Amino acid sequence: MDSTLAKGLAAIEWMTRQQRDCRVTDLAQAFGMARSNAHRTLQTLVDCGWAVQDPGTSAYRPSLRLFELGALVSEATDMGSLLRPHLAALAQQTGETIHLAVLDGAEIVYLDKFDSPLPVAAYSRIGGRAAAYCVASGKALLAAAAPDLSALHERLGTLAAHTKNSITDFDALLSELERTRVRGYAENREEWRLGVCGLGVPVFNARGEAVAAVGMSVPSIRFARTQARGLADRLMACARDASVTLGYRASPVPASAPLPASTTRRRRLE
Amino acid sequence: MDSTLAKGLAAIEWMTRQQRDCRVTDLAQAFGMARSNAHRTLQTLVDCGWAVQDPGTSAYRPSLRLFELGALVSEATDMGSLLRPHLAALAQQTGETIHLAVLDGAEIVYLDKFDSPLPVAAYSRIGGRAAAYCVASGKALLAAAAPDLSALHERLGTLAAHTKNSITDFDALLSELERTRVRGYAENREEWRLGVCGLGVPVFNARGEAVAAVGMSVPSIRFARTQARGLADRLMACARDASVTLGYRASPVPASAPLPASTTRRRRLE
DNA sequence: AACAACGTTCCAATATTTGGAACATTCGGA
DNA sequence: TCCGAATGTTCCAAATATTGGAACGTTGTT
Repeated sequence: MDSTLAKGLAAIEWMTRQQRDCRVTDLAQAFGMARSNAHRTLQTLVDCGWAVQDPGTSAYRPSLRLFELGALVSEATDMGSLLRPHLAALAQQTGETIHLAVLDGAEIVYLDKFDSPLPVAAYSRIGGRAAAYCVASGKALLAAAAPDLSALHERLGTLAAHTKNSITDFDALLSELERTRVRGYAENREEWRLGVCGLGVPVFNARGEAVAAVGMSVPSIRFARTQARGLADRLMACARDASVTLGYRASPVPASAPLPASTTRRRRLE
Repeated sequence: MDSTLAKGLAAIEWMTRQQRDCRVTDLAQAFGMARSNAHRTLQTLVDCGWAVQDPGTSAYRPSLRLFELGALVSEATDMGSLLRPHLAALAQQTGETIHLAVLDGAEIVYLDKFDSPLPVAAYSRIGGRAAAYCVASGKALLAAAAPDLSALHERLGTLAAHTKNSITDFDALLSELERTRVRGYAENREEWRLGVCGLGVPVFNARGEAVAAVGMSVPSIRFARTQARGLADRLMACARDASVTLGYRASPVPASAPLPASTTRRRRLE
């Protein structure tokens, strides 16, 4: 393991998460290394174009290189630009907060977001993360992807309670995912943040893989069951359109071996 | 300069720009290093969470870490989320492609974008770059920022012709920027891509600095002068609203020394 | 079955990084 | 205004990590 590389990566990550200019001494203290070392590390980042140094204060901050490369990460690029119009339409139809998320280990990452014009307690940020089993987008992806139980168990580990509503029992989660499959959409009832509910539906690519989920965050006050069904219908329609945009065919069945209609319908979430 | 760090940064950048999974041998060949070296570099990236390795093919690709950190880069974060509603509204009003850009050296970087529902030849991508003096957003920012000529000259260097319409003479560019200032918006008449015109207006923060620009890309066919003025008016209104969102006050003049109205108006772009 | 290509592991020679000391500069208080 | 503390930067020898080549195991092809 290249420790110098690890040091530099940790440095730029730390610097980025600081969300403010950082100085040589800060970095040296944070990582317990000599000032000369911290200085050379930062200079290397500048030389490579990953950081910029304020000429006046000699403080360092990450350059736009990170943003540029981040936008290039394939999952983000392709889907982000292709699906954005669908999200925008849904956001306008419903007036709720809409986001696009992908699965990354036991978490989901928000790729894109449209904020509701109404003031919401819903908190999410592009590039932000949430525990997959606690939010609707995550449940939708887990339900769609889950091939075998041991893999799912290993992926998630222990289910921590992020709110009093969080599902912390693995078997309860399995039931919830099954319910999600048959229902066609996933729900989150204040399991990640109190006061915030959500709905989620997976989006499939041309190979029939669930590569992303469209999610909707709704303040619990507006989230009555009667409304939920209507919103879920719009959400599922949006996800279906999005899947088609990615090349998914509603019945990805070889012509040589047609399947019964019921199976075809279920494949949407499997 | 930490050469190991530089090597690792170059590796992940190369890997990201490849836009496809890459293998040990690929990296070794691309950088002329031993396979064992390439292997250890990639493993370090994986250990640090910057790359993932496909268990089946043992191929590597950048992880979402890059996307996550990219989204955190302050200029992108703060403004991106704050200004997005303004962009969305403008996109809906006009039906044209709208983007948000910032200046980075001699280039602009697109922070956010709303595509026109109409099919356009306009090509831009979030995270993408364009020569500042060739596009409307860039001109708007140069016109708003330009304090002294030598700094501007040094920033831009030689003006290459990206199309036959590109401005390649520095004095001509100065005139264009002055015209931009008095007019209140910048124009691009197929100076970056043939067939694509554009309009741009700067957005100011609370300190009165031009921190970003709202731009509009329009196919040259739809870009008649009569239309341009109407679109520019909407664009300027959007940029004004966006500036207010960032805390800018239309007349950032000390109460102790009020200025004539004409000066106040000009300050919008100075 | 032999072969080629590739990922991975190991190792000693090599080249790099490291921390401390020293210097320059800035800043704040006496 | 002068001093002292804090900080950015440079330099260097000691310590350490990195490097490329060789070898091994695996996969897929001829």
